[in-house]
Amino acid sequence: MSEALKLEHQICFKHYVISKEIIRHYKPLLEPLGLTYTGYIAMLALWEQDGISVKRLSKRLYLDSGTLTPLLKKLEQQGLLLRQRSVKDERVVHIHLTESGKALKSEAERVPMKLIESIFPDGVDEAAAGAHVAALNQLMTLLVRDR
Amino acid sequence: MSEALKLEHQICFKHYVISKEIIRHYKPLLEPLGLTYTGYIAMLALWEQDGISVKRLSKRLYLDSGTLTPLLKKLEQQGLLLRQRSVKDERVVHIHLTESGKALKSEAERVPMKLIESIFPDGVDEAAAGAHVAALNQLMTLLVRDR
DNA sequence: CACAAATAAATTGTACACAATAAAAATGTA
DNA sequence: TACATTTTTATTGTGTACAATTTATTTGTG
Repeated sequence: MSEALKLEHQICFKHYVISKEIIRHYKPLLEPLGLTYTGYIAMLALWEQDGISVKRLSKRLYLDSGTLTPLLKKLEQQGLLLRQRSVKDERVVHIHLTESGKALKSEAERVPMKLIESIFPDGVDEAAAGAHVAALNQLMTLLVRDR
Repeated sequence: MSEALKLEHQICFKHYVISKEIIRHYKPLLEPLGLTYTGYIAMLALWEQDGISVKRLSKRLYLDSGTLTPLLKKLEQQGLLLRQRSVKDERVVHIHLTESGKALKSEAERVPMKLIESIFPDGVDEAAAGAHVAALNQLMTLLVRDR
């Protein structure tokens, strides 16, 4: 068997599984907030930049309008945000958090720490984690360079 | 703004984006083989272990029957494999590659190298890559420990 | 100004992905 | 042997994702 085709060696497969497994660990933490993982990262972006356009949100989350439009409509239904078409440029839709959407942030405050505890119950090797993040950043830069 | 909730710091988000972006790089390489990414990893597993059961494939790919059953039916339609219910234990379905499915392996032989070239056109730092894979393996072990 | 080109969202169609449940078969145990 | 439990796969329902197309609007250019 050619080594190259062994599943064990597929670097993408590892990221793919890791990503799905971390999302699985998020699920019980996000459920009390009424958020899915995708909804959570959208809210993270909006807590940083309220009033952002769908276009800018799309670039930030690496999700296209086909994914975002239904997601944002659902979050609007939940009362977390408002989708408002710009008066200056009617092609653009800005996403504004409601008071409820802003308030949810404080409830989310402990999610990152809880997630870390869920994944690393025996604590984190800070040096190793730092190196890992650096490697991820470098890889991500390469991957998205022509987007 | 609390640092912990910044999108930039979400480790999962990086894996999630990286995974999707690598799959995007795979797409043009897999299209000539008539495979999606999910179909590709299924075929990788089957080229290693022909005749494997759906259950074992599920464990290997970290995908459940709700994902695998329709995928395997589609690959069967494409003539790459046969789904055969076991005679010894009729609950079990074994997946057997057809000649066409086996033959596809040689066409896939260059995919891994082409993917690396697509992502790292300036070459790979082997030492850094090795460290990265080690970190991924460690993280994956932690993530799937209670599955 | 007229109109081609570009831009931003939304829509449509296809392909996952998982939770929950169902169905069928095998296993364990009184 | 009866029958509850477990195991394996399939099904249903919900929620992403993305490619391709459409629609509406704005920008660029002669």
